[in-house]
Amino acid sequence: MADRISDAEHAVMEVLWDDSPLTAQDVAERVDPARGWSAATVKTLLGRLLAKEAVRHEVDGRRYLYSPAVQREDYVDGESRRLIDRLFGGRLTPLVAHLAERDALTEQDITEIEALLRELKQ
Amino acid sequence: MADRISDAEHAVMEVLWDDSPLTAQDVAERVDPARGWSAATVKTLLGRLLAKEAVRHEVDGRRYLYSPAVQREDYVDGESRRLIDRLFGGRLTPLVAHLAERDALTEQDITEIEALLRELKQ
DNA sequence: TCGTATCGATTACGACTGTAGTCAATAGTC
DNA sequence: GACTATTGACTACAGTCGTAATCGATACGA
Repeated sequence: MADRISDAEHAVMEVLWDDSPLTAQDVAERVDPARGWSAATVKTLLGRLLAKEAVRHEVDGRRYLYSPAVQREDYVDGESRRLIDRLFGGRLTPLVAHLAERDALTEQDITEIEALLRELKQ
Repeated sequence: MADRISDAEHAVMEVLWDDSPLTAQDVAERVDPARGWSAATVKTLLGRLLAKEAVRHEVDGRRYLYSPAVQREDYVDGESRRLIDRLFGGRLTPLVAHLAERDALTEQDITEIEALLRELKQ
């Protein structure tokens, strides 16, 4: 059930999170063109996602309408925690510190995050 | 050269980042015991990391002394950006917001990050 | 000097991935 | 009713990964 979603599969999930239910063809049309996938590839990925129970399908005549069975929020949460656990001892502060050191934070980022945290405190 | 470091390989890199140079046996002894790896497995991983040029070796008699060829900082940076690009449109604020919503931030986290950001601003 | 322990290299092998072609069924068209 | 386009299912196939056994060379101890 909770098999890991691969990178290519994730690209398909993004399409379905954006809008669903969709037919396989719809998905193929909307998936990131940079991937350059054939329709067959998208169908394979949808099949694998079904097997992993990451998407579900309802039957519509001779075809399927696909919808996510996993919430984006949950996926994002899992992936984020994985990274933070694996590389930063499970704590967010070192990640922020790392990005700061790497000059990966703009003035705007800093201001936004400060505002966010300020809100959290009340 | 810059092939991606797999999950199992990463566990080996952590050992070498912590201390190096080390023999294969040293690495095998220090690698996370939770993995339950045989010495042979560690040797395979070291071989693959050599091929990927993520570690280098100097010859010491009949054996190798392994050292990282990739800095932990760089690896961490790559992985962090990957995640943030893939899931948060390349911006840190949504990640922090996500974790906040998920109650994944403690009082202490918030205070720490605020302090960190305050420093950055001067 | 002879055996033995040790080391890196090579080989193994099933699972998963990325990418896609083929096939059998069928819905819809003429 | 026959033909065709479409759809999901199945098959393919090379590359990577996790996990490990085996092999040939060699340093070292007896």
